[in-house]
Amino acid sequence: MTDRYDPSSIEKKWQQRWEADGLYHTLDGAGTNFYFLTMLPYTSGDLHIGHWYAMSPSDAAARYRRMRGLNVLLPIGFDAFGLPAENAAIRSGIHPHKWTYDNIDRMRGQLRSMGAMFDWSTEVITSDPEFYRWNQWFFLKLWERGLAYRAMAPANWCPSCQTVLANEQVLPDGACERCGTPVTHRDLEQWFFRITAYADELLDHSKVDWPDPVTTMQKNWIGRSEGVEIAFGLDVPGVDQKEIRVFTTRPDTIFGVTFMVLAPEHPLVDQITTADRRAEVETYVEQARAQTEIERLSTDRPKTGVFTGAYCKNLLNGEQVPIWIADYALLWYGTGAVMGVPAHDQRDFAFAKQFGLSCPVVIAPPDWDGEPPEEAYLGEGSMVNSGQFDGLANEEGKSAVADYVESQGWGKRTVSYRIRDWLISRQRYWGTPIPMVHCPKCGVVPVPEEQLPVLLPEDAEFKPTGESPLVRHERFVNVACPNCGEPARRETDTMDTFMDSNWYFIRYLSPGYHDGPVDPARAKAWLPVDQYTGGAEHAVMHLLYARFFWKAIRDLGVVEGDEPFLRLFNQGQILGPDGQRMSKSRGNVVAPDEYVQRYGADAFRCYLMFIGPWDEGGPFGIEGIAGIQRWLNRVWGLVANPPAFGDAGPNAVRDMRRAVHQTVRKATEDIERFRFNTLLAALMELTNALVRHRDAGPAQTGARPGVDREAWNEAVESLLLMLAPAAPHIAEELWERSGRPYSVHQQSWPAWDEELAREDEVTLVVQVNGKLRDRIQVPAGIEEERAKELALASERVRPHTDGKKVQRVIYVPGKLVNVVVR
RNA sequence: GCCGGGGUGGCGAAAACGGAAAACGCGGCGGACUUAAAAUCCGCUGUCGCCUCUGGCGACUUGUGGGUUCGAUUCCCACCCCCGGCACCA
Repeated sequence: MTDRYDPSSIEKKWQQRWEADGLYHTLDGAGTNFYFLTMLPYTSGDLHIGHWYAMSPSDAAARYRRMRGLNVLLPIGFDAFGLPAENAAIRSGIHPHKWTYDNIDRMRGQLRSMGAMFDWSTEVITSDPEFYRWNQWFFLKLWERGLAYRAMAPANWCPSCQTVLANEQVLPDGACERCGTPVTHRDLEQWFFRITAYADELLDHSKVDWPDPVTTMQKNWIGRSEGVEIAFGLDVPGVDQKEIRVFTTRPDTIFGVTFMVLAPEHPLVDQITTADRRAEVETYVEQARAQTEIERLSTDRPKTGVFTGAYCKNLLNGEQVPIWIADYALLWYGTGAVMGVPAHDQRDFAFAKQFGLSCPVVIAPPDWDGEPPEEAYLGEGSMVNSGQFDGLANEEGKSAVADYVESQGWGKRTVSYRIRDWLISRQRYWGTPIPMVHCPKCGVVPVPEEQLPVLLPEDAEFKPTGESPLVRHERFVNVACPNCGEPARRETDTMDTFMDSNWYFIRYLSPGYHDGPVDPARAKAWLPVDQYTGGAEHAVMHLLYARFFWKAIRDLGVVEGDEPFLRLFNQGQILGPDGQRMSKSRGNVVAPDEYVQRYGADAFRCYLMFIGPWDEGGPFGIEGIAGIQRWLNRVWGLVANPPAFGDAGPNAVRDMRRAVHQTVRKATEDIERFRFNTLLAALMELTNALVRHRDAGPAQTGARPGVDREAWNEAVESLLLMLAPAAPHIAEELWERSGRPYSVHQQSWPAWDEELAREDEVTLVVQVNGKLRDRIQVPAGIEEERAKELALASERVRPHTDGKKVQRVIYVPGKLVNVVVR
C-alpha cells in the first residue's frame, strides 16, 4: 500500500474493467432515465483540447446525476459530413470517406482515454447511409407538408473557378481563397426549410430551462416585429405593377416619408429605372452584390444609394416620392422596400442628409420648438403635419393610421420576422444527397421512400476548382423519372450538415433501427434530452434549427413534447496560449494526448475543470497542472498513509466532521451549477484539512492522542465519492484499495447534515462609515443588540466614533455592523 | 456595425443576495529534509507609505469616467478593450 500514485498503471486497467462489465451501458437500464447529451465532435482529425474541455466536465456532470440515482445515458457519435473532408480530398487526394473514417478510428481511441461514461453501443456516424437515409426520409416528409421548397437564393460565386464558395472560402478582402478573384453573388435555385412557419413558437422558451443570454439571442435572431404593410402608388409607363408595398413598424410617421428605398436586388428596379439613370443604377447593383450582408448592414459607414429616376405616390397625402435603391435595404427582410422617414429613423436621417433630401417633422417631441431636428427623433410625441391625424399621440396614431390604411384597402396589419427560411442546399459532394429528381415532363419529383437511401457515389473525382463532383457524375445524375420513367436528372445539391445535428441525438437511441428514424419505444423512454451541453458558438443556429426540426417532426408524430433539450449549458471556448481560437493554420493547436500520457486523464480532466468557470473558456496553458498532480498525490496519501487512530477528543471530531459536511454541501451546490472550478477548490480544501488532522497525530508529534477512526472513514469515503465524477480512475482505485466494494461509480452521492455543517462562531466585521475597522469573534446566533454593543465598544472602533454623532447602526445578521457617524 | 458575453494580484481565478476584495491553485521569495538535485513539507507573497519592524498602523486597489447607497467587483449612465455569433466552418 505504500506505492505511489501512477496514473498510467491504473487508468487503462479501469477503463477495460468498466467496459468489460458494461458499467455504462445504460440504454436499457433500470430506474428513472436521464438523457445527458453533449454535442458530438466533428471528425476533423485528432481529438483536440476543445473536445476534452467540452466533454470531461459533461462526463463529470453525467456521473454526478448517476450517483444521484438516475439511469444516465451519455452517448457519443461523430459529425462526419462537411466541407473540411472535401477540402482534404482536393488538397491531398484522399477520398473524403477514407479521410473521415480514418479520423474516426483515431478519435475513438482518444475518446476512450478520457475515461468517460460513454455508452458506445449507441454510436452514430452521420455519413453512414443508415443515418443519412433518414435525413432523406425527413426531407420527403417535410416536402409533403410544404415545409421544404425550392426558390432562388444568392450564393458566393467565384467567376474564375465557376464555383460556389462557402463563406469560409472567401478571404476577408472578398477574394476567392483559391484564385484571388473578387467573389460576387449569384442567384441559384435552391432548397429551403420553412423555419418561419414556426417562428412564433420558437420565440417561446417557457418550456425550457436555458441560460438567458441564449434565449435572448434566439429571440433577437428571430426578430419579430408587428407593423403594417402599406402600398405606395406606382404609375410608370410600361410597368404592370401599380404599387410598391413597404413594411413599417411606424405607420404614425407615414406623412414624413420623403423617399423610398428598394433593395438593389428588387425585381422592380430593372423595370422602373429611367434611361438616364440606368448606367449608374446597374453599376450600383453590381457593387451591392459584391458585398457581404455584414457590410451592408453596418450603420457606421457613409450611406450609399442611387436614384432610379422613378417616383411613387404616398397615398395618404398624394405626394410624389422619389424611389432610390440602397444596399441597406435587404430583399429578404419585410417586402424588400423601405419607406424613408428621415425625421424619425436614424438610418433614414443619415441617408437624407447624405443626398440632400428633405426632413419634415411629423412627430413633435413634447418640448419641440419648431426647429428642424439635428438627429432623428425616436421618442414619443404628438402627430403634426399629418393631415387628419394631427394632434394624436403617436402611439394612438399607429393604430389610427393602420385602421385608415386598412379601411381604404391600401394595406394591412402584419408581422415581419428578421429570421429567414433555412437554406439547406449545398453545392457539395460530402453531404446527404437531396432525394429529388428533375424531370423535363413532370417537374420536380420526389424519390419514392422505398428507393431510399439515395447513395452518395464513392467514385468521385475532385477538381481543384472545388466544383461538386456530383454534377459531372453521369451514373449518379442520370436517372429515370420515378413518375413517368423518362430520362431525368437527379438533384445534385446535398444537405447542410446542420440537418445531421438536428436529430443525431434521436438516432443514438436506436442506431440500427430499420423501420423508422427511431424505435418508438426508445424514443418514449428517453426523449426529450434532459441536459444538453455544448459550445456557446451554437447558441443560435444549431440550437434554433434543432428546435425547429423537433417541432416539425413532432407534427409528423415522430417525437412527443414541444422541445428537444429541456436544460442547456453552454461552455466557453478554450483558446490557444496566444488567446486566439485554436486552428491548424495559426499553429496554436494544443494536442491533449501527450498531456494525458504525462499527467494522466484524471489530472488532465481536473485541470481543465479547475482553470476557470466552464462557461467562460479562455486561453489554455498547462503550467498550473502541477497543483492538480500534487493534490491527487495528497489524496492518494490519505489512503496509502492513514493516521494513527485513537481517542481524538470531541472537538477534533467535530472539526473534522464539520469540514466534511460543509464540503459536501458546497460540492453539491457547485456541481449542480456546473461550477467545477470551485467544486475542486472545495475538495482541495477538505484534502488539506484531512492531511492536517492526520499529521497532527502522535506518529509525528506525540502531542495528540490520534484521529477518530469513524470520523476519518466517513471523511475519506465522502472525499472519494465527491472525487469520482471529476477523476473517475483514481477514485475507483482508492475506493478498492481502501477495501470498499466495486464500483465507486455505482455508489450514492454523499448527503450532508446541516447540523454538523454549522459553525459555532462567526467573524463579525465592524465598519465605521463603510470602512473596515475591526473583526470580532462572536457566537453564531448572536442577538442584534449584543452585536451592536460589542461593535461600539471595540477599541479599534472608538477612535473613529469618539467626539462624533452616531447617526445609525446597520446590522447584517452574523456578518457585519456598520456604524454611521458624522 | 448589430446581437450576446467578459475585463479583479506577476498568472488562472474566488466572492448566488449590495455587506471582510483576492478562497483554491500556479509562479516567486525564504526555510526544512538531502552529499546534491528532484520530490515532499513549512512560512511569506495585491500596491504604496509610515512606525516603536520575528510585529503593527494607515491609505489606495476589481478596464476608464460619472451616479445611486450607510456600504458597489455586484445596481444605473457614458466610454475603451477582448471573446463568441451574424445565416455556406462546424
